[in-house]
Amino acid sequence: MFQTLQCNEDGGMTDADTRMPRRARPTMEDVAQMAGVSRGTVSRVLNGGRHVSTPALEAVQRAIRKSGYVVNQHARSLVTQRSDSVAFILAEPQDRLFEDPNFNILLRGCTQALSERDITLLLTIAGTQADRKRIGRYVTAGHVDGALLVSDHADNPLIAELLNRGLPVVACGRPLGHEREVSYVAADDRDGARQMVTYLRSRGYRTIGTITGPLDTSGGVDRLAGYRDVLGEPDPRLVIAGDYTRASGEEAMDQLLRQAPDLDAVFVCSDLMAAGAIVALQRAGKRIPDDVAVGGFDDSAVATAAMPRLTTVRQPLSRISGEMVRLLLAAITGDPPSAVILPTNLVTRESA
Amino acid sequence: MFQTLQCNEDGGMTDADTRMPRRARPTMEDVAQMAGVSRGTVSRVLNGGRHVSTPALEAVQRAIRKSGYVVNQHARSLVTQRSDSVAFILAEPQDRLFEDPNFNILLRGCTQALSERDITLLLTIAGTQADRKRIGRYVTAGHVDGALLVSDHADNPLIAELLNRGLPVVACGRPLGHEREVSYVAADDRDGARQMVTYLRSRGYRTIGTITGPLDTSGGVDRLAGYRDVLGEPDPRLVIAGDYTRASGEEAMDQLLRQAPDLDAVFVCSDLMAAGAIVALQRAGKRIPDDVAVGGFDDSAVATAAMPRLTTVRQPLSRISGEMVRLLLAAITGDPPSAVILPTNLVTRESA
DNA sequence: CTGAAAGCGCTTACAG
DNA sequence: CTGAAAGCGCTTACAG
Repeated sequence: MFQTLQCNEDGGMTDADTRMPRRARPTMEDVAQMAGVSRGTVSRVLNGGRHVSTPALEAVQRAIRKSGYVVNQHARSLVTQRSDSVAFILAEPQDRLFEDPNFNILLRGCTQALSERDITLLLTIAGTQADRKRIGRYVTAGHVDGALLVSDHADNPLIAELLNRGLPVVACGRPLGHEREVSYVAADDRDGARQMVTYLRSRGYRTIGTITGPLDTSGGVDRLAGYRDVLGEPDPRLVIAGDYTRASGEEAMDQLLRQAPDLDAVFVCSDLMAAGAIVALQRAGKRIPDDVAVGGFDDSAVATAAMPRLTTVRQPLSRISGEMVRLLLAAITGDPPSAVILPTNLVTRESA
Repeated sequence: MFQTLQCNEDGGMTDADTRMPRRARPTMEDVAQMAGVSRGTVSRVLNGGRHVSTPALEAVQRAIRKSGYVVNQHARSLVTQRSDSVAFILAEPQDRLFEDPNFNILLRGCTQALSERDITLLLTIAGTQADRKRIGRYVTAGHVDGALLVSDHADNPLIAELLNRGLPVVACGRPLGHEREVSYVAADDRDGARQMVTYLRSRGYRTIGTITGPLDTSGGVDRLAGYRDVLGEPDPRLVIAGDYTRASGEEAMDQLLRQAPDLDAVFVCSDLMAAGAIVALQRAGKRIPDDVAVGGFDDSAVATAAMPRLTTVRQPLSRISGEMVRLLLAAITGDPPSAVILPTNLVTRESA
């Protein structure tokens, strides 16, 4: 834990002052005394000011301001049994958070929606096994009222642990293997994929490959399922899995080009991977979309930054974060799990 | 705050069960009873097991395992007056976190160093004014024992608020205007800049421009000071400030090329900006380093990913995070502020 | 509207 | 080594 307080030789008043860990914080009792009321009354004004007379209210507010009083959350949480904070658990290696703009937007949306309700969001990154253990302990130790679980892989034991501990959880995307036990919010991945592939076909492309997401995530399997819905069981040469990183998109495209040189379009299951695929295509001397058309997924900032700009599938990320927060709050009040599927739609630009 | 518990019509046992907010957590009293000892003894084994007989110790451990007991942090913190967690405050817009690999490494290093001591790190992003207010309230409300402040700008009121509240703080980089009041860890920016510019000169470059960091941060002013140490008061055409983003490096390079077409080298004060500068130079048809040499700063992953690979100044980021944690722990135990400056060194590659 | 009091779940001297 | 007890700073029925 913490280091022991070191003693030094010279001692004396000045030194002692310097070493005071921190100024003693005023307590509710102090405020009550200053305002000439009881602790109960101070508590009432802190919690909405119901059943408090105007003079008392004003005296307390004045005392709070003068003393700089801030409630002690630990004491409050001990009695309310709530912490008024929730965890945002990113079940990915830390670099993913830094590379993928989707997380950025999701995080911002959740922070926003929660802070409107005076709930703090704690960002935790569960990239390694050790992280997951530490975070599992932390969130189940009463530090948070619930958790938003983002980018969960099927083999992740974290979700089972949280559920087992009775912690309210909302997943982003379909939580493979836990669909009935936990609330989740997902974009209609399968339908989005269908729209994209149908569009590619309608534009005359015939040999359509795909770079999927990880097949242990719902985004991975559902988008591939949509591709199959339209094209039937695919030639195995035309399908290759990436991991949503830019680099994986580039590699996958290289390989696709090698195993299926006749391919004239590719549906890449994230914009970031599509940006990588574009690099590979250009290096191979392919014109986009004339030689090979590229379709993405997400409609993130990457889609419009790419050259050519990406035709892609829009995910309503800000609605997703809003719904996640709504469901989590519901779960915290004890509602049974429920799922929300939000529509996706095609956005056409120059790449296909 | 939270939504009120909604009532539904049908009621009944089953429904009530489903709606239980969460399983009642076993308390220390429960464990004590199971183990046939007193609460005090359970507490002692939880806090290191000193002064506990072997049979008692084992009985308690068994009871803990069987009951799945986890301590209630709020109760513990209420008496210990510590939360065993610290905040990592990134005083930058959220996208910066996502773009700049330095933060990534710093964050990972701090997490690591703290978790070895069983202290949790809370990541908070103080990008907007509203964020800063919310975070200021949060960290001073007793949720954390201290704060690591990263990428602080001179006009940021957060640092003053934290100090004023008596919260132990350690800054990354020299906290402009607060050098005497707060502990900080910094790389020797000025000397690093000197090394780079001296090197460029020794390679025969004569018209050396610079793209600086924001001039309200120590990295911005100190690296510029180092450049001046070697070259004297610069021609104003040769100096332009960026904001550490890749895009700002690109723009600054464009402008530098416009106002000083005779320039034959540029010292760019971060690798990420240097990567942007390279794009601008290549677009202008300049060969690197033959027409214009480029020097970076950081020696981050960006340096080796760039083409050509960057000659740069290495910052010892993992030592920086280690020292930050050490100083914060010291500040929490009441030590007066102190500063640690870590050496930087030149790393030569192909860009200069 | 308001105060006195119980209680949230822990830790830590204090006796033994 | 171990138990009984005080106390951390709050909230919330309960009386009045």
